[in-house]
Formats: sequence, structure tokens, C-alpha cells
Amino acid sequence: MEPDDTLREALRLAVDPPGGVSIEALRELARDDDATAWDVATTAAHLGVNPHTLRYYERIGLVCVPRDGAGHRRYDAAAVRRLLFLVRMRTSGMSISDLRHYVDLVDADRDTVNERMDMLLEHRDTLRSQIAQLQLALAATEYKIATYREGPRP
Amino acid sequence: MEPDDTLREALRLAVDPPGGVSIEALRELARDDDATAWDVATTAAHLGVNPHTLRYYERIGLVCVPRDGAGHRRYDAAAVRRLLFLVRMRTSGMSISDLRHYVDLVDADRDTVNERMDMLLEHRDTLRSQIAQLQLALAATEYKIATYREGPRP
DNA sequence: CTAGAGGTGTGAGCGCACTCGAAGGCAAGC
DNA sequence: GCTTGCCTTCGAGTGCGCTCACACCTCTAG
Repeated sequence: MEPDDTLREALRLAVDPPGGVSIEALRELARDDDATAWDVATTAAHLGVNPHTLRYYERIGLVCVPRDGAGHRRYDAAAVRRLLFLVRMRTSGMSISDLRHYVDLVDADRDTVNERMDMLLEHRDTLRSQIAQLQLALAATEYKIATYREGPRP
Repeated sequence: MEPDDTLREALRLAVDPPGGVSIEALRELARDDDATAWDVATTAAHLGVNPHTLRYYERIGLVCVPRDGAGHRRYDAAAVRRLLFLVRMRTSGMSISDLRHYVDLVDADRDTVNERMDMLLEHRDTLRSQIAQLQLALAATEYKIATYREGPRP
């Protein structure tokens, strides 16, 4: 990668709000298969996680990452796609063990679509109730803020 | 408490979806001050947490709970109000140390309304971005579900 | 040729938020 | 009187999800 590109990327990463990091770049990479390949630092930066975390995910079998001649990780489109999914699910509260179960299903020989569907449906429900919970908390917080605003000495 | 009431309450607790547990009962208790007082098990059940957790919260100074003659905890309206707030904030991701800071401000002699406001505003922002994140994850999950539905063998 | 910035695998360490265990106190029912 | 059961305190243990330290390796620039 050229120094200019590095600088530009660093700037963009600094500007992008955390969590919404570089979805576009990921889309791009994920689109044209096996054209690109990122090293662990780049991938971690794009996904907004610690490089250690990526190595950890690989260690526990969540993802399989090809190597270059020097034995360094080269994240291809497939790996990044899976990691993007993993990070999204983690961020939204799915546990590591559930994710292991899920990727075991994905990597299994037999047809596991139904089981995966069940997991996804369950997670969808979890997400919905989480969102409802948070909206309740948000309402409570906003109410408290409003009362503080109204009566400076409640 | 009469056996009938206990049964009724157990039923209601069993029926109520977790998280939405007994908000009404809490409102009731919180309304008529110092009329009622719950023991640790009842309070924990109403708040949907482990009794150990309530003792832990007290130990680390998040809440102050009066005792009866036998030294047993009797949760009055003030304690329950605070715990309700604490549980809501914990559920929505505020850390224990932040909560300690907040209650320190509440319990301080000096006027700390501004600082508390700042914390609340920050938490509100956190909640909003959390909700946005979750909605993103939900959309991704629903998309995946939809693709599974369309092509049984993707 | 050498320094330095990155990479590697692996075991161990950390912080958080509970959660439990042990030893004992009190009050009601048989 | 004694069992039962819920309560008390306090220290210690647990599980999760990273996060780090270490010893070593590999490429690049000066």
C-alpha cells in the first residue's frame, strides 16, 4: 500500500464514527473475490477490533485465514465476510459459544440450513427484545433529563 | 403476605415476560412511600435479578438498604426506586463504575446536577447509538433469514 | 549489514459482573 | 426442643471475552 493511501485511510478511519467503520471498503473487498487480501492490522482496523481479537477468533475456530509465503495471515474476501458477520453478531450480543455452534453448522457437510435458520430466528427475537429494552431505557433516561431541566433543584 | 397472594404473584411473575417484570408493582411500591417493604428475595424477583446481586450492589455502595429487628434487609420505596434505576442502566449497558460515580454524585452534599446531567446526556447518546447498532444487526439478520428462505441451498 | 517495524504461536493474565460457599443467626411449625 | 428455611457477612470462585507478554521470524530502508 502506498504511503498516500495509508495516510488517506488513516484519515478516513479517524473521521468515520466507530461502529460504522468502512462498511464500504468491506463491501468492495467482499465483492471482487480473491482480488484483494488484507493483513491482520488492516483487517482489524476496518472491522474496528483489536488484531489480537482476530487471532483469537481464528484460534478458537471461528474463521479460517489463508497465509502468504512468510506465514503471515492474508484475509481474503471469504474470511472478511465471515468476520464481518461475526463482529456484527458479537456486537449485538451473540455469545462466542453460540457463534462457534453456528460456524460449526456452516462448515458441516450435512444440510444444516434449518438449524441455522432456528439460530437466526432466535437471535432476531433477542435483538428485537434488546431494542425494546434499550428504547425503554432511553425513554427513562430522557424523562430523567427532562425532569432535571424543568426543576433545577428537584 | 397471604398464601393466595404469593401464588398469584408467582403466577404473574411466571407469566410476565422477562425484563418487563412487575413494573406496575414497582410503581405501586414507589408511590406510597414507606408503606411497604420487601425482603431481598421479593425485591430480586420483582427486579428480575439474583438476590446475590442486590447484596452485591449494596456492598459496593450503590444503594443503602434499611434493616428490620433481625438485621434482615427491608427494601423501602427509596431503595427500590434506586435499584430500578440501577437495573435499567445496567441492562442498557452502563458500567458498574459509572453507576458508582453517578450515585456518588446523587449522594453528595454539593450541587451535582450539572455533572449528573452530563452523564445522563452521554448515556442517552450511548443508548441511541446502541439502538442504531442493534437495528443494523437486526437488518443484517433479517436479510440472512430472507436469503435462506429464498434459496434453500445458497 | 543491521535496525526496526511488523508478523507468528502460545500460555498466561486481566477486568468485569456477578455468583457461590461456608459458618452462623433468628423465627415458625411439628 | 428441634428441624426447616430464609436470612446474614465475607472471601473466594466462575465465566466470558478478550488482551498481553514472550520468544522468535521476516521483510524493508538506510
